[in-house]
Amino acid sequence: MEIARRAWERHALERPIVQVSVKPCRVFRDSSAATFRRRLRDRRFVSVERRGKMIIGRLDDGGGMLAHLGMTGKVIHREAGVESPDGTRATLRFAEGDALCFVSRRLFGRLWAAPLGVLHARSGWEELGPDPLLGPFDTELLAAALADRDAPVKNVLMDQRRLAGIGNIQAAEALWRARIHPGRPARTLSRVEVGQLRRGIIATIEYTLAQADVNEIRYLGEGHAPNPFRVYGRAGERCRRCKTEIVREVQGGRATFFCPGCQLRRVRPATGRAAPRRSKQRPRRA
DNA sequence: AACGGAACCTGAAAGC
DNA sequence: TGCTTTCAGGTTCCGT
Repeated sequence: MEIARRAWERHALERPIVQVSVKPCRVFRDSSAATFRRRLRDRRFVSVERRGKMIIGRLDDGGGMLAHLGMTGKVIHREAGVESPDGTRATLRFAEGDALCFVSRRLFGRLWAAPLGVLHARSGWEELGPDPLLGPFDTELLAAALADRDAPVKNVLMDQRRLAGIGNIQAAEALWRARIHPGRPARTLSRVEVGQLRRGIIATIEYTLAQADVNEIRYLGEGHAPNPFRVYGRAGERCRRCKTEIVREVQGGRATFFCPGCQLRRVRPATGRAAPRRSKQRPRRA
């Protein structure tokens, strides 16, 4: 979604939209495709903001356009004369003939143009948790997001009201980097593990952004690019850290990949000198 | 309230 | 070859 936001900003900012083509479908479930057209024609974007997986482009007339791309969505720039890719639901064309295409082949995406206040109030934007890429993202914040949840830590990471922007791949990758088993109840992570997880989240997102094609995002399996991820999509391969075979399991209805060798299901036993047993109430630091 | 599972869609790839 | 099954980078609804 951050790649989509950057494409949107780079190609559309401050440029009048001279033509809007839409394909009426479920993507326009919040207001009609016709309304979408009317609100965007002859307008221009003055900013493009992302929070989690939602993007809002602010228009010069106080309106806005919200995009959520669902599972396999994209925002793609097309030069003049090049037709929009398969699954394009809206095309915003500029005076030079080039265009910005919003693709959501599976119709899980969402496109909505409305007054900015309406978008903010009724899209769920305000309910999103902190985004690791925006503002401060410290161990305290992550600990709060994971606190008091019995659900598997991977599921909690993907709960957009707790943390915004982490999806199935980034969750699996962050947990591998942090050496934490995806099935661990969120509340059982130690302070040290929360710190590892915080670094894992930041590292995997930065890595993924660095890998991504700047102009058009390629999803796993598209084109011939090799899988850039550490565990995602690598069932049966050896873990690059400990050489154990990576496993695929379904957790919360989603495919989960992890290394049973170095992602521990239980709290890591203390090493070295005898570790004192933790009492139920952990003493808080002053 | 929190949790797990099914449903919503389309299309590509694997299986038979 | 052609039909069937599986699977997919997300969210929401529904029953427990």
